[in-house]
Amino acid sequence: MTLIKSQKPTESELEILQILWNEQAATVRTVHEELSKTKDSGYTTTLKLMQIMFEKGLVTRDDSNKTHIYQPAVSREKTQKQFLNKMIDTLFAGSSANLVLQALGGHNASEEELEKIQELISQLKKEK
Amino acid sequence: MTLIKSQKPTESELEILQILWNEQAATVRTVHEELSKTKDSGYTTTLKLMQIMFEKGLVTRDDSNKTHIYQPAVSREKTQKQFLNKMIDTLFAGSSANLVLQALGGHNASEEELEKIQELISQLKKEK
DNA sequence: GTCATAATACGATTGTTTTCGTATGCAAAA
DNA sequence: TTTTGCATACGAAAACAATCGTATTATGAC
Repeated sequence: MTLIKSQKPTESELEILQILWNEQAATVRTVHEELSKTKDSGYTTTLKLMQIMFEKGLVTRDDSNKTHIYQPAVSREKTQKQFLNKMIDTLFAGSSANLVLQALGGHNASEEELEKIQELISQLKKEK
Repeated sequence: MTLIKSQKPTESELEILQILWNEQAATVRTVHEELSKTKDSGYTTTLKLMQIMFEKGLVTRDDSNKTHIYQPAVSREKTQKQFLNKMIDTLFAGSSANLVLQALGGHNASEEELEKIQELISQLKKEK
């Protein structure tokens, strides 16, 4: 059995995945237009990146039509976890709570969101 | 007035910063030895990296002696925030609460830590 | 003073990521 | 049918990161 190492997306690839996760499926043009709002690189750059992502298995694509349609092949959750763990390791001395405190400290979480977090914590504490 | 753009540390630079933050100050040799526990690259590689970090302003150094002594020039907190924000942006659709939920969901936070987080949240809610 | 040791400096190589230019194909408008 | 406009494919340059080899220098031991 061949184990395919799940490649860690690069910075640019993450930006593209972000868009695909939101849209579910999209063409290179759509992704590029969305991307253009925050950075300026050419269309073929986006195209090339998405082709590379396809080769890496980060996205799938439907090429039955001339204009290909791309979809994410890795889940948002799995990817989030992957980066979160890395970050907790190299930047928060292994403590997820440290990270949480720092993230919440930088304000900007709504009241409802805080509620949600509280609920989760209560539940976690029960499980102990 | 010249604005000096605070460079984002690279992966390897973060590993070095991590050590400097813990030790407060250290020589290249010390850093290298610590680094060797988890990766194997040569001494001059570490040296070169630290020289580059000095040029970038990520560390300061005392070169009054032959053996230079390095110290971090950026704070752990500021750097954590920098990466956290980047991550919330490109991976959590701008919602810090999302990140928190995901981080806590992946278990491994002690009861005391959960308490601490709860306290912080209560306080944040009061401030609203 | 000479030698051995350990440090810095720095150029060059290698690897990876990002960027773009150009070729080519297809389909709809003229 | 010809032209025009979008598409993809793909090679190669540019930018960035990591690694190492070699030269040089300072210092303490002999």
